Amino acid sequence: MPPAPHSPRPTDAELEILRVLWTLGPRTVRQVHDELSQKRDVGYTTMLKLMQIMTDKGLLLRDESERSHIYRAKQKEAVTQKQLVKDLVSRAFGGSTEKLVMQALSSKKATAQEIADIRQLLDKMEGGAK
Amino acid sequence: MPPAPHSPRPTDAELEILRVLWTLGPRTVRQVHDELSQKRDVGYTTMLKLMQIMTDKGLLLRDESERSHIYRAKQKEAVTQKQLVKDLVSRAFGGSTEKLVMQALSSKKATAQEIADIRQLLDKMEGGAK
DNA sequence: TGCTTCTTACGAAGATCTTCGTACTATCCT
DNA sequence: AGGATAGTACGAAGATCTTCGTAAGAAGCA
Repeated sequence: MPPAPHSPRPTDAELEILRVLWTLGPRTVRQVHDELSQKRDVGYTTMLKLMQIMTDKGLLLRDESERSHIYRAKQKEAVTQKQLVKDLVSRAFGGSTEKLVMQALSSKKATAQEIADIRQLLDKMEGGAK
Repeated sequence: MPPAPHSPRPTDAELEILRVLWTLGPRTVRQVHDELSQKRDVGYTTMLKLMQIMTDKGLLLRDESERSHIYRAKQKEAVTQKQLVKDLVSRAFGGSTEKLVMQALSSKKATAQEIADIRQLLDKMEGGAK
């Protein structure tokens, strides 16, 4: 089956799997299952089915050269994160990224280091945007 | 029926309705439908059913004193936005709000005014966190 | 070889989301 | 009063998501 033409946002279960693959790198179903079943009670074939579906959808790529297929995320973590943020901005913040940022920052105590990092990013943006 | 005990994140269709109620204030099904059908082709009873379900779930409050019931969002916009951001941070950013903020900022050109606003917020945070 | 284990493939059930048709009731207008 | 209009309630269909059982093939081992 050819992959789906467009890509809707990954579901919760799909995102959970993507995070494992981003963090640990390409993995078999067995390995992903071992990882996730530490956190949550989930069957092996459930994981298999999900990863097969994700491959059909074009979210994952599969290396079938070995008996145990090896899966990896098609998109880099940052790309998917960017899509998810964009999606949330448009659905919940009327398209205003700034509102989301303000909301995110105000609902959390950041460390001095984190604040400094963000400042630095703002500096760079201001410089470049000029 | 009593409202649901906890509140999972609102679905896409639900969030769309919430945004209308936040922006325009309490409204009847008719009014919400008139608003949303400008953007999207959707039936009146679909809207009605959704808003009834949302009331059961505890997302909306309903004033039944008039023939046309008047609905309003139970939670303020900022509260729901905060929950949505928190949810995305935990599902896609490993719990790091800072990563989400950096991702959001770097994927968008902000105006000088917006950057200044964010700086001001950072100032306030630094002051308060001290 | 023959038994056990691991893996993929597949079907289907149950849950939730979105949609709308239909029925019923209240209100309005002539 | 009586037909037209507008509203609510409800059931159910179709889509998607998540789950798992079962079957069948491949690999390992006694």
